[in-house]
Amino acid sequence: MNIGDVAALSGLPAKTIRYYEDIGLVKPLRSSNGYRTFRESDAHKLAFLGRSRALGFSIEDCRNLLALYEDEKRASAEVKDIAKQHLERIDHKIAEMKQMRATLAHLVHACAGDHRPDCPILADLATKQGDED
Amino acid sequence: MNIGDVAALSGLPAKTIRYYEDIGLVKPLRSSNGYRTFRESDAHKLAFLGRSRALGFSIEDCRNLLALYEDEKRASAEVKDIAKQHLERIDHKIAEMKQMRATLAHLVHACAGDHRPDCPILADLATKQGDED
DNA sequence: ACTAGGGCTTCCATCAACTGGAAGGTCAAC
DNA sequence: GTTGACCTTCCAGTTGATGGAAGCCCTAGT
Repeated sequence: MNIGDVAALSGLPAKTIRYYEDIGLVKPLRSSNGYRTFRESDAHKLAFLGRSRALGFSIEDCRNLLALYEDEKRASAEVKDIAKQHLERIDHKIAEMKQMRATLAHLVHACAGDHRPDCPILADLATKQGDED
Repeated sequence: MNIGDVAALSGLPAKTIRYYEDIGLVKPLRSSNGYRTFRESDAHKLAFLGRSRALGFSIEDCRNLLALYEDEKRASAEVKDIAKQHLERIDHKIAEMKQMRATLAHLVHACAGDHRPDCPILADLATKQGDED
C-alpha cells in the first residue's frame, strides 16, 4: 500500500502519517522507487493511532499504548493506568474550563453590549485583585 | 520599573513579558543601560493580559480587548461580542471533552486492570469501525 | 515518443504561546 | 574588586501537526 491508501484507510492525512514515521510511530518499508510501502499491520497501527489521538491521548501516551498493543504478554493494568491518568487530566481540564466558562458567562451577562463605552468585562479584566488602590 | 518588578506585580514570568513586547502587546521604554522601563500603564496592561489569558482568551483576542480597553469611546457591544464568541468556543470544547471522557471512562471501567493481557481498551482502540473483516 | 496529471519524495517554514539556556552586560553590596 | 542578582539578546525546543516548494515517478492518452 502506498501512503495515499493508508491515508484513506486510517482517515489520517498523508502529512500526518509521514510525521508519525518521522517520530518513529510507524516504520513502513520502502519500495525501489523510494515510495513508502505500508503493510496491513502498519495500516492497523495508524488506525489505532487515529483513534487514540481522537480520545486525546498524547503522542507519548500513544507510543506507550502502541507498544502495549503489540506486546501480547502485557498486563491490562498497565494500559488501564495510562487511561486512568488521562481520564484524570481530562477531568482536571474540564473543571478548569467550567470555571472559566462560569466567570466569562457572568461577565457577558453583566455587560449591556450596546453602543455605550461602559463595559463590566473590561472593568473586571482591568482591576480584579492587586489593583484596589 | 524594571522587568522583575512588573513580573512580580502582574504575576507573569519575565520571559513572557519580553515575549509580549516582541509581539507588540506592550511597549516599555528603555533606560540608558538598555533595561526595559515599565510605566504604571504598562503594568496595568500586563495584569490585564494575565487575567485575559487566564480566562482562555487567545493572544489575538487579548490584542483586541486591549485596544478596546484603551479606547475610551469603544462600544461595549464589541467587547461582549468577543467574549461571547469565546464562550461558545469554551462550550464547544467542554462538550468535546465530556464526550472523550465518557468514552474513556467506559473503557477504563470495562478493563480488569490486572496482570492478564486481555484489555478492552486496546481492543477498542484497535478495532472500532473500518476493521470488521 | 511526448505530455499531462496525479501521486510520491524531501526539506524548510509556520502555527500558538511560550520556555529554557547560553553568553554576556550592569548594578548594588560587602 | 568581586560576588551574585538582575538585565540583555539570540537561538532552540516544546506539541502535533500543516503548508508549500522543488522535483521524481508512473500511468494514460494521443
